[in-house]
Amino acid sequence: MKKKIKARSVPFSQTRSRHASETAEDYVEAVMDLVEEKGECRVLDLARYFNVSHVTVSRIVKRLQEEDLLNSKPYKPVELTAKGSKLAKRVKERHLIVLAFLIKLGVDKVNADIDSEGIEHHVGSKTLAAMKKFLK
Amino acid sequence: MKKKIKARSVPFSQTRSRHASETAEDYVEAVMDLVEEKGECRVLDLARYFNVSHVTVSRIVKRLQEEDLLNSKPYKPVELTAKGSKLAKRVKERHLIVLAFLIKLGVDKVNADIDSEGIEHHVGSKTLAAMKKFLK
DNA sequence: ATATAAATGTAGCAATGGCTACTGATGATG
DNA sequence: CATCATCAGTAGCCATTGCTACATTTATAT
Repeated sequence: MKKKIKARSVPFSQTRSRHASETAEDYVEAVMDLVEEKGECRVLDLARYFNVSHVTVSRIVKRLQEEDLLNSKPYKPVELTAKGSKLAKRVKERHLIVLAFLIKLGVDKVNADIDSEGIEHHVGSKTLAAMKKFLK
Repeated sequence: MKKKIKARSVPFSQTRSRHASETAEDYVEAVMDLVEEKGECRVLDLARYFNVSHVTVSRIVKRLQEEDLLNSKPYKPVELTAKGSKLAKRVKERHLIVLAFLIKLGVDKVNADIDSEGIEHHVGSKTLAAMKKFLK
């Protein structure tokens, strides 16, 4: 007796591109935060923020530049494009909702901070709406 | 005025290994499910389940074998080791809690299914406990 | 102005997870 | 038992995200 294997709702064939999108979301959000905090965002600021080498950052910045999310000229600060800024705002808002949600759920600040950063990328619009409703 | 950049609580230097761990969790859970469903779990069952080629599966199975999570001899079914089984049970339980949580929160089944699979990997013990409490 | 420090860039390697194309094993069926 | 379909392995390619080591640019300080 052979049963048909049910494929996952979110095909894993997209794993790599999904990871790349998560990286993009993390970076635009970080750039927005860092610009707000410090006035500008340098490659090394991002490297410290993400705890990776500046090499990793500059390669990713290059890619996100090709995706029209970031702007940066050699040895200059990293900036958000209009598209990047729009994405960053969406991501930041979602992040804050998830964070507030976890806290309201009873999770301590430290763990809410940690988990919200991982969870945020996987919260679809329906789940986000449910979290918002819960917050009210 | 230079401010210190606060490093993330979950260092991103671990991004790659974190992804690898998520893969491990997904695979042991899938093997457990497929064995339960069909009596045995073949490479192709996993390929269909994850919507990837059998090549990708067999490479990952090989790695997880080296990590003592899976057992498999060439052209034979994939099985969980004791360690893999233990992990699978933990992961499955967490997954079910997250799923039930989202549904109780008001998310429809389809979206709860999708989001729970992404979210589960990022739910720490504190958040999981909060979800359990909410379910009661 | 020049030396030095700090910030970026480049070269080149590894691990992970995608793929196609091809090869080899296993198991059913006539 | 021979054939054929299915299943699994291998070779070899690409993209992403890590890294170290080294080169280059920019900023600072004497």
